[in-house]
Amino acid sequence: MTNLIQQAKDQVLALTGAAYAAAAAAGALPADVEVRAGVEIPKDTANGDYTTTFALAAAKAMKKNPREIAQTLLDNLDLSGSYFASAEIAGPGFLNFRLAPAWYAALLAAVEQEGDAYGTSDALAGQKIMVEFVSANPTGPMHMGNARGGVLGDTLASVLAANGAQVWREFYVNDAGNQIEKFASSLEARYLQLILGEEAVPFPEDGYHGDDIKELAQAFYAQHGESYKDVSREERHAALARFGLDTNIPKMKEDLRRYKIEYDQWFFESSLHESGYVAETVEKLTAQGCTYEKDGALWLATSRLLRDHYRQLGKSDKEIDKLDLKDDVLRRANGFYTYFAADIAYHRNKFEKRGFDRVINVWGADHHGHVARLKAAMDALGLDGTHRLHIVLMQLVKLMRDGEVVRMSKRTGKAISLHDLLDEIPVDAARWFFNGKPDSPMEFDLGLAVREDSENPVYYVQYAHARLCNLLKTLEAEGARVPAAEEVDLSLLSGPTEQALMKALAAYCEEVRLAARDCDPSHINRYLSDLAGAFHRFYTACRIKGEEPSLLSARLKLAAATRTVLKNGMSLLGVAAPEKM
RNA sequence: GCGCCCUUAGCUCAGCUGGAUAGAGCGUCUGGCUACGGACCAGAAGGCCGGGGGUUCGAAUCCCUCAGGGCGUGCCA
Repeated sequence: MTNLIQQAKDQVLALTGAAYAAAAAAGALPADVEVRAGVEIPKDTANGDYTTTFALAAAKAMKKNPREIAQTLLDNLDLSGSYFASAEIAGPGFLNFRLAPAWYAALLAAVEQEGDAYGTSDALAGQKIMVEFVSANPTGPMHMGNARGGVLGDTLASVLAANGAQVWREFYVNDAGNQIEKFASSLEARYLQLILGEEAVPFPEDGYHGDDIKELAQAFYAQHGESYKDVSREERHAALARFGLDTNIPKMKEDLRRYKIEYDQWFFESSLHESGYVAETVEKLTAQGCTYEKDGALWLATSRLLRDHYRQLGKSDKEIDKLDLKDDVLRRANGFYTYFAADIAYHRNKFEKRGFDRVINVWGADHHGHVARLKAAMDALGLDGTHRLHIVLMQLVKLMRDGEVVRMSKRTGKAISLHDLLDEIPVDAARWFFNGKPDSPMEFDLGLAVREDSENPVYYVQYAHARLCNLLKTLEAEGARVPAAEEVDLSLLSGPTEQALMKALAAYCEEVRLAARDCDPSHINRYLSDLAGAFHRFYTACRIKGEEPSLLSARLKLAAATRTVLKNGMSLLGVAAPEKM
C-alpha cells in the first residue's frame, strides 16, 4: 500500500510546484506557465536520489535559460518536513534532490507494518478480471510454448491480484470441432491397425502421427478389445474421442499442477455447442444485421466491424483502406459452426453471462490475426471488446538443442513436452526461465536449462534468501532481536550499499504496478535479481555479527526487511523461497 | 503484396511518461574469506543501440524510410 517511490516523486513535484508558485508571486519567474515536468531516479547517485526536469521543460515557455530557472526554484525551495535533505542544480538544468533519513525510516516502517502484503495495492480494486491462458489443444501433450504461456498467465494473474483485482484463472478446452474429428480419425486408424494389421488400415493424411496417439489406441484396445470394430463410424469416433480426452485432460491438469498452476475453471467448448449458446450468439449477430449468407454459408461482416474497431483506435479511413480486411464464416455450408463462432460465443459468455469487467487472453503470436476481429465481434454484441478484451501476444519459443533448432510440431512427435521438461529441470528454474518479456522471442537451449548452477539466475535470488534466513537464525540464536522500525538509528545505515538496498526495497511496489500495467510479470524477475544483488553487496560490505549493539540492530532490521521483500516477490512468481539450499 | 513482433557487448537480455558518461548476467582475464553460507564480492576488457533521414535544449526510446529475422494473412483450430 505504501509506495515510497511514488510518494517521493509526488513530493518532488509538489515541492517544485510550490517553489515555482513562490517565485512567480515574487515576480522572479513568469506566472501561470503550464509545465509538464517529470521526476526520475538518476542512474548515478552522484546526481542525487531524485531529479526533476521542471526547469528544462519550462525553459521554452518561460523564454529563460533552464539553469537560471533552476536557480530561482532552488532559492524558493522549502524542504522542511519533506523526505528530502537537500537539492542542487546540475547539468543543463536538472534539479537534484537528496533523500533524508525520514524517507528511509518510512520505508522500513512500511515493510514492517505490511509484511506479506508489502508491495500490494488497491489500484485495481473492484475489477473482476479473467485471465485465460495455455488453453492447449487436448489432443496431445503440452509443449514449450505452453510452458511459456503457463508461467506468463499464472504470474500475470498473481500480479493483477496483487494490485487488488479479483482474478479468475481459466483454461479453455477445445473439445469440439474439426480437430477433435481429426483426433478421432487418427485414433480410429491406430485402433483398427491393432486389430487388422498396419497394412490393412490407411492412416489419414492430415492425422496426428505422434506416439501418444498409438499409446491411446492401445489403452483403448486394452479396455474395450475389439468391441468397437464393427460399430458405426460415428459411434466409434465418439467413443475414441471421449476416451482420448478423458485420458489427456487429467494428464494436462497433473502436469500443470506440477508446474504450480491451478485453474479456477476448465471451460469446455463443447458446453457452448450443447447448450445452444453458439447458435444463439450467431442469431444475435444476425439480428444486429452483422451477417449475410453466401455460397450456402453464414458469414460475419467482419470487414465492416473491423472498420469501426480501428476507427475507435484512432486510425484514419485512409489507413484502414490499406488493410486487407476480410469477412469470416460463422456457419459452414455443412451446418457446422466454425471455431471463430464458438470463440465469439465463449467471449460473450465471459462478459455477458459471467460479468467480467476485463478479460485478458494469453495467446501465442501465431494467433495475432484473430485479435482484432474477436474484439470487433465483441463490439458488435455491445460488449466493448475494443477496451475490455485484452490479448497478450507472446512470441513463440524457439527450442534449441546443441545449437540446433528442435521442431515443436505435435505431428512429428519429436517435440519435448512440458511433462518431459519438468522431469529434467526443477520447477522453480522453469518458472523463472520462461518468464521473459512476452513480446520478445525466446530461445530455450535444453543443454543450458538442465544445468543447476550459477548460470541460472533463479539460484542467485534463492541463495540471497537462504543466506538471509541463515543469517537471521544465527544471530537470533545468539540473542539478537530484530528491532521495531522506530527503534532504528538510520544515521547508522548511511553506507552506499545500505542505502542502495533500502532504495531497492522501495522499488518493489513500483515493479508490481508496472508488471500489471504492461501485462509483463517479468518485471518482477528482473527486480528480484537486482534486489538480490543489492543484498549480496550489502552483505559483503557490512558485517552484522559482532558489531556494536545499535549498529547490529539497525543492520539486522534491514536484513529482515530484505527477507520479507524477497519472499513476497518470489511468492508472487510462484518460485520457492528456500531457507537453506 | 499487406499486417503484427523483433534487431542494444562474444552469448542471453534490461533500459520506466524522450534525460546526464547506454546497464546486468553468463563467458574471458585479474583480484578478495583463520570473521554472519565463496551458489558471493571487487576490478578489467568488450558497443557507430541493424543502416539512413527527421522532430528538439536532449533520441536506444518518438516519426519516416531501407535492410535482416520470426509469425500471420483458411468454410483449420
